[in-house]
Amino acid sequence: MRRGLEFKKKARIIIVDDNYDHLSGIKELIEIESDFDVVATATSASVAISLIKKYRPEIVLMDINMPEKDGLTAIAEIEKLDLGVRTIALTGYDDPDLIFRAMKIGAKGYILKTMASAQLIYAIDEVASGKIYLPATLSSRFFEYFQKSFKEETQTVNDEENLLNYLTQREEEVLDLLTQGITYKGVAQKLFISETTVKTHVNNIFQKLQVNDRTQAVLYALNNGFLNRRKVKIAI
Amino acid sequence: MRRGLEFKKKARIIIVDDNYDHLSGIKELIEIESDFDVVATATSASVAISLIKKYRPEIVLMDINMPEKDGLTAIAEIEKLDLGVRTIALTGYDDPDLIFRAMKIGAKGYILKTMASAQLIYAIDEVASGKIYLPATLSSRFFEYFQKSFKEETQTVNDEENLLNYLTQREEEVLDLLTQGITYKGVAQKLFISETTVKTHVNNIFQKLQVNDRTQAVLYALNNGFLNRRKVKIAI
DNA sequence: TGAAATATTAACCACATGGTCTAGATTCAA
DNA sequence: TTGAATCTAGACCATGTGGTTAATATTTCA
Repeated sequence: MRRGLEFKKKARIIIVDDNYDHLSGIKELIEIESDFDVVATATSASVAISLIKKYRPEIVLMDINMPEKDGLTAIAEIEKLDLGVRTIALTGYDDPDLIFRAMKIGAKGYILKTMASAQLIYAIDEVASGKIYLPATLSSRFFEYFQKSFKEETQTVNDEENLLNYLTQREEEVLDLLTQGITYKGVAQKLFISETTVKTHVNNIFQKLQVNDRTQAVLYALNNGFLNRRKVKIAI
Repeated sequence: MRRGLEFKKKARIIIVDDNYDHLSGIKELIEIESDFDVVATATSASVAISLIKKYRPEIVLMDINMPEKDGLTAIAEIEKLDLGVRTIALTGYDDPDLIFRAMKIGAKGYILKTMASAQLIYAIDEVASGKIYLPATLSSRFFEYFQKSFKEETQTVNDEENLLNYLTQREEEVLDLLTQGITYKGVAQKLFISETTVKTHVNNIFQKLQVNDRTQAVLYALNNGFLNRRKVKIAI
């Protein structure tokens, strides 16, 4: 009914919800209000997984209310299968942490059960057409959480308190090699200097970073933004 | 004109754009189409910063077209001032990486210059009222990029290839302490075992992780999801 | 120019670390 | 109950590591 492009193949959907009433409610809603094809339903994550392997739907509506873990890990597992299945998280909570984790593990949408049914249909439509859909209100929540996490992160790495800023360029080079687990001898060879020189640098680094050994130095470097420029990575 | 709550104080705005034509264009637009108060404009980031310190606006519209760096770092600096100024990034590019970085450093909105003027006004309105605003299309882009980053991250941590999975529980405990830069003696004391036993464990760990020393072991652990559960952190 | 910071090397020493082998105690699943 | 895995521990040895002091060359900046 509400689909924009009639010539497109009907998206096949699997719905997962541990509450059977909700499940059939959503199923009915979709069947009446849209022309998506609900090929299967499940009340548990494990059953859902095998159904997904069998039916290869385009879309999975996953309730993640169920006592915390199940819903999210189920999504993670589905993503891991790499079948091109696009999952939409469905829950009653707009907890930013939940939203964040859902998007992190690969959910292509996140809808609250309290939202208007039209929005659910719209979300499915968007996700089915390859987009990622997050309602403006949830999107806003997500970003607040996202930015807060970053702020807390970068707070610790604050210029004058960051002892890394007191290292000389050469010391940085040496530390850089230390963070790759290279020995004195190795560093000496790479930098074309004697092993003793390396030792001197390393000792100076230890003093400046106020640590006692290379492991602690490496840890300090890693925890305080060293090499943040090179390796663009997200690790939560 | 378009403000919803007339009793609210007019949001004060500073506009920053190195192109003077754009600058006055946007200024005019805002003055005509909305009742926000453009208290100042600037054509460079450094000038903008001092103006912001002086006028303490609620909103800053920051063009980040200017040769890459300037716009984004300016936003970062503004955030660092912690004056409660809310910055909206304004640019011609919908490059996901740009969007991602802008949101990362604390932009409260991101608008394309090609978007309808009404959308700019709406964005300012939303941001002025404390929300974070990202148009659906850009939001979608952001999430694709966001998820891609994560996928690349987690791909390397893949079960059987992750040598960490072959460690025994005791070995994990020992490695855990190693990742805190603790010596044999320290580990022995913490685990109430002899120093020799620790050495044995450590040697087994080295063999299983195929490394030669503690630094490399720690690096392997950190790069392969060890202790990912404890420390919830974002490091880009 | 002259002081300060930085980069380089040496020598000496104590100790931590890593490699290897052996071996008893315990636990756990076949 | 027997074998496998794990945890424990000791001995031996070579080498890497960290602490200290001192000295020279180079660079940088006031």
